[in-house]
Amino acid sequence: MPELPEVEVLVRHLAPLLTGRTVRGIEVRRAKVVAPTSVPQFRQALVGAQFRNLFRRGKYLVFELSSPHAPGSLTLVGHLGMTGRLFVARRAQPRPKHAAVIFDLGQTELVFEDTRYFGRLTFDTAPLARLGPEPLNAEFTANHLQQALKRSAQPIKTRLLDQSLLAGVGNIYASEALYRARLSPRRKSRSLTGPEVHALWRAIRDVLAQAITWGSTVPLHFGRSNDDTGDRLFYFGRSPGSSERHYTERLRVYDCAGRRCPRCGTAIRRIVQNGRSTFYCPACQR
DNA sequence: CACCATGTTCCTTG
DNA sequence: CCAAGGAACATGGT
Repeated sequence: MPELPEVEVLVRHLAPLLTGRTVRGIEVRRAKVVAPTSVPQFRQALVGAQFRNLFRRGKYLVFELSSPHAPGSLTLVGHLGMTGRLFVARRAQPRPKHAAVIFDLGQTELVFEDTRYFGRLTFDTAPLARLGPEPLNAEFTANHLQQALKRSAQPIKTRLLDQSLLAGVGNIYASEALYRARLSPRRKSRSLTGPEVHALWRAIRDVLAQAITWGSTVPLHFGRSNDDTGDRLFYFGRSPGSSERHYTERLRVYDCAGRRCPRCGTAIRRIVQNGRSTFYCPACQR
């Protein structure tokens, strides 16, 4: 689920549900998720702490908590990996099979669930320091992008996935941004002209901002409904049935191999670059 | 059984 | 030293 727009939407959803809440208890079912901190250390540090602030950096969630005993604040860093989810539910709800960490918040609980367990919830802030600029902030300029690309012989698609170049673009939005900029994913980064870099810069920003506006383009059932049916999952930006169509309309090329290009009708192609799928239109992306 | 999957890190190779 | 590429991580869907 999680590239920059999905994490942004999730953070906006969670912030008001968490801010001001005190952690009454913690259950860690997968120690790996909180490593290298041990489970007892993790619990000791957080039980009694209060959520003060939550924000996003790249694909990471950053939780700031105040600790009752120690002065200063605690920073907890979350990453959803490929299949991670975070949601707040009433405490009596049945938990998903792969619930890894559960925070008891009193009436509710915060659940970190991750089928593949690639996600993390740790005190290690080092990964944040390695991130490039936020693509939607003013610090990310066309000039920054040009400088970052001008020496690389790597294909542009591969380069966009480097989080130290810019933070938050993943496999889906890399393909989508290149489609909108009409650039072939196979182009060597350093071969892009000034106007092409500028078009790509604009496409990256547009694609991410639009995805945030839509709520999310990818299924993200990170929460549960508030009504009394209890078990029904709450979907953000996509529910089973009619709005599934919205989802496919948002993504123009990703996972669309064989379908016609919305611009020119040519069949969208799937290729593999560095072991990852890339989707593009061979006719209008040069 | 085969291949595919929204990500990051570690290790090897050049 | 650096850039680039591949495997590993773990589980499930098709």
